[in-house]
Amino acid sequence: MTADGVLVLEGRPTAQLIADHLREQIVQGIFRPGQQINESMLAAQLRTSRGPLREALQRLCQEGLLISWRNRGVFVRELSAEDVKEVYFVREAIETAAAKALLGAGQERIDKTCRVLKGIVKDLAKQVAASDWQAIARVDLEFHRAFVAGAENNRLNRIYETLAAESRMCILNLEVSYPRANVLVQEHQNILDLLEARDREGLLDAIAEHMERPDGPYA
Amino acid sequence: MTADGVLVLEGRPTAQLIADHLREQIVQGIFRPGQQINESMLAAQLRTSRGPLREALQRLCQEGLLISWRNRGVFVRELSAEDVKEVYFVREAIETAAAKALLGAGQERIDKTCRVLKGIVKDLAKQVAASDWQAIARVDLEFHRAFVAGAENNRLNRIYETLAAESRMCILNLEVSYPRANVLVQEHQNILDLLEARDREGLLDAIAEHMERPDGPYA
DNA sequence: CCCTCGCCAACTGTTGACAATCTGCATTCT
DNA sequence: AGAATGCAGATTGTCAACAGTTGGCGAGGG
Repeated sequence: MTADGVLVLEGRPTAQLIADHLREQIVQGIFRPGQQINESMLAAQLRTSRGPLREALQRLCQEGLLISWRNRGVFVRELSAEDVKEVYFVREAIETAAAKALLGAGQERIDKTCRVLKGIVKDLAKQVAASDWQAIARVDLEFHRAFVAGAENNRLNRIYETLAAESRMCILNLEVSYPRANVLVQEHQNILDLLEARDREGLLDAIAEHMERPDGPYA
Repeated sequence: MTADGVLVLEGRPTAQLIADHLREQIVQGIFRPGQQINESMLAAQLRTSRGPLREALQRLCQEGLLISWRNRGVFVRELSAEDVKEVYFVREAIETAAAKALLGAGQERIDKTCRVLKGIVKDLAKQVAASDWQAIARVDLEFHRAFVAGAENNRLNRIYETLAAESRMCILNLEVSYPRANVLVQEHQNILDLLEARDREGLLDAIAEHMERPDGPYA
């Protein structure tokens, strides 16, 4: 049931639904890097046929999460150290752009975004207290995604969605534990405060620092 | 025949080949915005079947050049004024990031990139002299693509590829003629000069100005 | 005249089968 | 023994047919 009161049965294209499902599975590490995706087997699991599944796989290939070798199949992308650097470099660029857009968008949007971010920071603190690393990674990225979403730029969001997925793959597969978990909450709170204060220079510096930390990126 | 002397018959996946072909057709305006893609007809034209074609279409949907409505088909995306703003905003962000990466990458990469850009500017001047607007749009974007390519960041390049395609759609479909064509050559030459001089601030400003021109973006 | 209902053609969504290719292993030759 | 060859199984690439949905068109009723 939508907001209009209209029931739309599976309104989105099947390939997109399957792709979203698989993306989630990939970032959760259910498919390991380098692992081949067996089309027949996976299609059977998903109660569909190879056609729609292959269409979904092509979407994820275009996104860069999977890689396709002709006559060999599609495989979960393995992220090299170079890839990790790339992801965090581009994430910084996108978040910086989002910050600029957000600051130029008026108080209302900033307030709205801050309200969302506050809730996420609170959630983050809870997960840090519980030392649930998987959840910390998820909530951490949820913060950044919400931040970028504040820019209300569809292309920025779409791009960041993929980068966030790749980041989760990094965290999961490089098995990087979060160093100094309490600093993590502090840093996100800092970004939030700077946004609320509309401190342009401070915010841009904080984002750059957050992404280029000397002890290596982690989220 | 590859550089290794090995003949690889169609090494790339079919869906990718078809997607690349269609992307080119779309930016050339052979498919009009809002137009439906008839799968059977197009598959027949390409001497293939609907299966591989649909996989290619899904790639372009993921890219955002096409849009898929369930049980209705896929259509060429129509770009609103808001979309155009988004594209140019993100392009500025990506080019800015590329400039930063390039400046921090050492003289060798900068020189190599400048050599490429010089050739493109020369080509641009030629097309401007000939007043071939279609070619001007192509070469203009070739300049920016080469600029971003200098950063040697695969994700940056991939993202920019889509943005460049969308830009060409804008130019073609909004039928925006290039204002002040000679200034066009001058501006690109300026960016090139600033890069060669490693003038960080000047380069970043020039990029921002180039993308945020008051008379509206054009390429 | 306008609205509604039901039919029809066209198209998309899905499936199962067939063809082509690759990988691994056993066999054979040097 | 080591390398090359041929075979077998599995998997991907491709296709054509079938099923389901949509939107338009015309007949019929208010």
